[in-house]
Amino acid sequence: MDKHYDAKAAEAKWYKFWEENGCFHQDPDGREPYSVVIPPPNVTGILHMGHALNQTIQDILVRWRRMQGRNTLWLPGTDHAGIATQNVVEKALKKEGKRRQDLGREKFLERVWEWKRQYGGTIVHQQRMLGNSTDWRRERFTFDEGCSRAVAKVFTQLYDEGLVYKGNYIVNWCPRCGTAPANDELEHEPNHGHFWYVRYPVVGRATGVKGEPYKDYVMVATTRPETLPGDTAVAVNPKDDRYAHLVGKTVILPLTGREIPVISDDYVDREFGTGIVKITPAHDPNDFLVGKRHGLAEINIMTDDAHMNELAGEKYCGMDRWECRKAIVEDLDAGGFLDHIEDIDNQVGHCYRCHETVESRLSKQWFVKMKPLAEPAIAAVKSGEVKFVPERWSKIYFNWMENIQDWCISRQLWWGHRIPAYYLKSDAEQVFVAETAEEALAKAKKATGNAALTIADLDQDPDVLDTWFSSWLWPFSTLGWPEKTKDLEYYYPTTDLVTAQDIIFFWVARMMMAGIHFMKKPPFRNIVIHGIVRAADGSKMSKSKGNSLDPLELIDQYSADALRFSIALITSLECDTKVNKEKFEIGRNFTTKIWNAARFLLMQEAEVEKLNVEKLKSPDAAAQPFNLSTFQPFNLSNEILEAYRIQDGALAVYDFFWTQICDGYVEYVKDSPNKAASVAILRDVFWKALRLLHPYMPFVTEEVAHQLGFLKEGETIMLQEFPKGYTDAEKAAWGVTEGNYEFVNAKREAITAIRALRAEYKVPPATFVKVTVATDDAKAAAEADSLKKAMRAESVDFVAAGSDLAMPSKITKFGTVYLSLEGLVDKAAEAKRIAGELAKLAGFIKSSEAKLANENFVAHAPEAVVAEARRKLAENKEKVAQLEKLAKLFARGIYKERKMK
RNA sequence: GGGCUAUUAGCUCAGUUGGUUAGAGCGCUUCCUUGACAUGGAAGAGGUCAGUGGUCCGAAUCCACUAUAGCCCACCA
Repeated sequence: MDKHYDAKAAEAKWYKFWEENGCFHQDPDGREPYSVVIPPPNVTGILHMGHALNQTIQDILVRWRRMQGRNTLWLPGTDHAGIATQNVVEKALKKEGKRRQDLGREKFLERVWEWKRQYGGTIVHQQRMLGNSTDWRRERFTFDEGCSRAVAKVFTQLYDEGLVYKGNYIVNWCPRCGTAPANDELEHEPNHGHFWYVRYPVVGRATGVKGEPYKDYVMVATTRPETLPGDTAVAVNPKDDRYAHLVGKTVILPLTGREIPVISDDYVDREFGTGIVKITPAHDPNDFLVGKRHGLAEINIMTDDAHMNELAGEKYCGMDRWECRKAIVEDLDAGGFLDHIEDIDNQVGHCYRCHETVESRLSKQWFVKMKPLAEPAIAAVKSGEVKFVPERWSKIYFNWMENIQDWCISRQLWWGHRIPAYYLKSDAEQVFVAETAEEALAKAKKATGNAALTIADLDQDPDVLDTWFSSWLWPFSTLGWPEKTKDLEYYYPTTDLVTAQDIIFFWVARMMMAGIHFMKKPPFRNIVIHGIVRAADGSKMSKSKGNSLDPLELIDQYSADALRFSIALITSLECDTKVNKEKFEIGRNFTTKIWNAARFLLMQEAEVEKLNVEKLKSPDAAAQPFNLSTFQPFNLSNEILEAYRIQDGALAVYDFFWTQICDGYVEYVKDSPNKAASVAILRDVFWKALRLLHPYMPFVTEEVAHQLGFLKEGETIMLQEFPKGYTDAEKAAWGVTEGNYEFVNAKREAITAIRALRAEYKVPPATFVKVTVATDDAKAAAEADSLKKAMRAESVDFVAAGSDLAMPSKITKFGTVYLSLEGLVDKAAEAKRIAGELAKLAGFIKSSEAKLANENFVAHAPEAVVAEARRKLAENKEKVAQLEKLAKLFARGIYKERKMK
């Protein structure tokens, strides 16, 4: 075995082996399935820390379940990411001086597919670096043939059920991209804007005179004066006494002379602005709703590229919106309508893609009615059929689901699933929705009674569907739906879904709805929500801030195992994870530790090579400092992972391997009286530990398992059984009993106690000391030699238990160990230290006594707790007695060793 | 405005249904290069568990309020 572990070589070698040998792939059989679908990353994406966290958690669960013997599927794939991908290709086109319109739809789409073939594999190759055990043979793409078929079927079915409709709606509109970004795709940015206070003269109470302020008017504050020509009312709060008399009156819309009503609506905030709002239903989402409630007209005064149209008035028609704002403000001022201007800081929505200020625009869009879909999805979580882990996320889920809005699913893009709606060229009002053009044609023929219609007589809707419209089908479209495949039957519903909190709404909730609606069963049983990876200062990682860590760089520097293990160890499902580079050293160091422990085992085995196996079962084999029955990690790992406590699991195996095996047992093996037996046990424990560690650190465990000969060529640790605790039979075979364990453990405790005493009294390591042990254990005396060595003692004497020696001591299960300090310490300093120690102990004793004096404590607390409290009290009292004696001796300066017996 | 969460060691965080003198990693102090490992080993310092009040024999844990921080949704015309 090489002195140093070559992670890069091992990781490349083993991943290739696993993938080529189909270790990630299983087919439906009679076993219990365990299935997970990966949250598909954008095909344009590159691997970031969020993926690393998300996928590490999944891979740990998947590898663990696979080793448990479950038929395991982890299905990978990518998302076609409509706007992001289109954007990438458009940017490339721009370099050639072209726009997508220059190519035309068909040619452009060819370009995108070409881009996908060339670069779309980036992230899936990067995922392999992490060691993901995803079944690449089943890799899917949201825009592949099968997923596209599912999308068309779903759209058609929902349409037939009346759950998809086309409606007038106010949507966000990016005038530059010509798209309708969803609310969640907007970036709200602080804006230093203005409040223009505009007077709307009240009809019948005054007339305006040019150049003079109006006397009777209502004053409206607006940040968007350019939308004024679209106003169809002004509104006040119904509870606002100041303006109650105005409701029902009519005011004149400045610059237009149009008369518009004063209405009252709860939407208006009395405290904000003047308490009077202009209502522009075609250009503001809230105004749109107000307009609907009051039956107001919707006057669209803008074109798609944010220029004013003829309805804005002759003067403004053709102006850009900002130009128009300027012109209108000037005209309002000139006309005496502008009262004053105020600075105001507000938030303005920007297109996340091109950063253009987003406009609210009235348009025809396709929608999904969400309420009927949401109801069963709420019920499935309420009933416990589907569980959130941690449970509290269900509250957020309910909150959103219960206030759900219809989902605008049409997008004015080219890259995506085209809406399967076809219009008659001769009459665009007639729409036929069908999975294919042929079926639509058939429907059209039937509806019109015109058998001569051809496909050329139909226009397909130019828009495509929101990316989420394919993602929400992911758990079943990837398994073959709408075909009734074996995979679908066997692996659906999937077991766990692992994702971050930020897509509970967009993705998780919608998958719930689609799964229940189309499959009649929720798509997964458990929704595991983890936090977001943040930079060390708690801010979001972003490239622009330069505070992001690149997982590929970390893999390069520390290894994939190191990255995975560190992530598992520092990540709590409960909250976000703050990371910095140093944290990944934990995993790197652990990898090294495992490697070195393996080398130690091989060296020890070389030493005992000639000893035969039979010796293991000799009584000596019993004297091992391990109680195999209380080998916690073996028993606990399954329980911990059942509860998705990844961090606890990582900590448990880490502590077990490092503290128990390396710091404890390995040190013992070095001086073991029966090395052959100890090494054999170490080998057995090591093999179990490797399997325990494998889900966290797949590569180093595989490599070490082969180096140590646990596996033959062609075998893999991936498919070995996940270890359980030692059985009684195994323990009997090792000759391990509780009593032996207790004794050896006590001995170790004694050694630790002497080390501590030496440190307390600052005894240099080179100085050999005299040790006395007060014990009645007959076996103890036989250990004098090994104790001497471990304690760096000149001599180890044994006296009867209870013997009272005025020397520094520690109480252990082995007995009381005394350290002779003759001529070794500064007496004055020591007296002071002892005084401090006594004060501390007095506090403990006082609280312990109070506790034990409390009848209720004795009556109610668990027996073990009470017993332990008693034991501690007695022990502390004993300690105090000893310290007091010692203190006296120090104080008198006559400390001197007195041997009893 | 609506919803959710957090506050424990210098830092990042554990602490499962209330129950031993509240733990880990990093950092810090002292010591150690005797062949598994200095990416290491041994020992140690460091916390009135944000505050106040309550329930209980017993509270970091449950309840109420306060303070501070953060997240999500909606959003100021």
